[in-house]
Amino acid sequence: MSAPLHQRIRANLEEAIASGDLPPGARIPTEQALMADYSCARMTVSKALGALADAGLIERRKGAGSFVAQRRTHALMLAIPDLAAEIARRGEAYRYRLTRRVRRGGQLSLDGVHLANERPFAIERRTIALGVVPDAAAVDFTALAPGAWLLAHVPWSEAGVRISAVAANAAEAMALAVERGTACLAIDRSSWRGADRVTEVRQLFIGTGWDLVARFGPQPR
Amino acid sequence: MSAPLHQRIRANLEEAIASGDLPPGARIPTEQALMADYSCARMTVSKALGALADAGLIERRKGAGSFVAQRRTHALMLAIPDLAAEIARRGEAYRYRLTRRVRRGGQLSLDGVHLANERPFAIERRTIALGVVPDAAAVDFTALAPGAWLLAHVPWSEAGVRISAVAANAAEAMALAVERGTACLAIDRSSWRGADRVTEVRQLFIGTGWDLVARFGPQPR
DNA sequence: CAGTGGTCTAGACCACCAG
DNA sequence: TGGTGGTCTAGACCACTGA
Repeated sequence: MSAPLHQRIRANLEEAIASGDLPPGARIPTEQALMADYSCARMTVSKALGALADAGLIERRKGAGSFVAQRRTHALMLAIPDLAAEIARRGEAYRYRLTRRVRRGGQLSLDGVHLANERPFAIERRTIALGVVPDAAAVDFTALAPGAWLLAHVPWSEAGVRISAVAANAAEAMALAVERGTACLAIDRSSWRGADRVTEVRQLFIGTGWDLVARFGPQPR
Repeated sequence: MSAPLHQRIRANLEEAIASGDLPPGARIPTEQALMADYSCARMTVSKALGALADAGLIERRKGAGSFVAQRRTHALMLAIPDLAAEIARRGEAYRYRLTRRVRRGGQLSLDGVHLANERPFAIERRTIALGVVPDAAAVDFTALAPGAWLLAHVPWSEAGVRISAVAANAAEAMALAVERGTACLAIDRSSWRGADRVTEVRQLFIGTGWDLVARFGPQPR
């Protein structure tokens, strides 16, 4: 019944924005005005407005005021799932199988297949920088998915992702047990620790068998 | 040179987490300890820790303490671009062309093509709920992309997205001027205002000609 | 110039968790 | 029961904006 006051203030403003009462570009009541409306301290309304600004719903300008953000693009929160957890959630048995392991220079290259109920649903080609992750050289990746190991053992600071659609070539089609030319979802990721690339991976999912789903709210930038 | 103190606190902790000094599950210094470390008030460290919690880097538990979050999945902030702006950014001329308009029941159905330098790069099939957006019935969408119009005129609260890879069928291939079976990136979106669906759209991009890219940091959930 | 948001302080009460 | 985070107050100084 009694959510924190700053949450109620935030929710009320979100409602006003979503309903169109406060259209994009409209001025939001000043902190002073909101203090009076809700009979509360400035820190409280500041927390509410700060959260809206973080969410991208409003834009705050020192000396000028707070305004409803223009809707330019939609920003979307995509959860790149842990494959094992995702398969388990579907009630299927997950297994990873290594198909190729090459060490060349400072790079460890790994090809592998992700299986659900012994049926391949994704393949991946990965390189790991041994200069950044020397421990990886000693790990047995024949049945352990390198992504899971890296996630648990290697801190990383940021990453980049590219999502595209490709037609499976002959080798990929064979590994995935589909016909050549089948549309697949390709996810390319590279993870960095500071200026060093930790790992780079390309995962190929059978197009119709794997979706990325998300829900999200409005967000500019 | 002197960022706000709460940002410095946050940055220092992020660094410690990214470097592995504070591994997942590790306990973060209490607010009291951080107050002493930085000789500041509790609200200041609270703001820093709150931001880290919002970002999903740490988990805070009343009465227990703050802990580095386990890395479960990567969450990814994906910007669904405004097509016109994206094309303009590439230095190409954007144009939208309507190919079909049908009004049936309370639904307005629109098919259209997005062109870059007069070359099709995406097609879309959209329905708009006229019960929620009656104004749309009077809009001339022959050259105006409905997405842009909706973005500017209709408030919405949330949406869902599904990304998948599909092979273009005969009609889609013709509209996109590619061969039948070409791998395409499909983005299905539905937008809601409260409990009412505002619009539903399926956009098909030529797989190799369109990528979704993003950069992101670690984030659980 | 007056008004705005950005930051920060030094308190306070509470709900919750662990030992 | 003592320590934790969640919330809130009533001030304050500053940088910036707009008229």
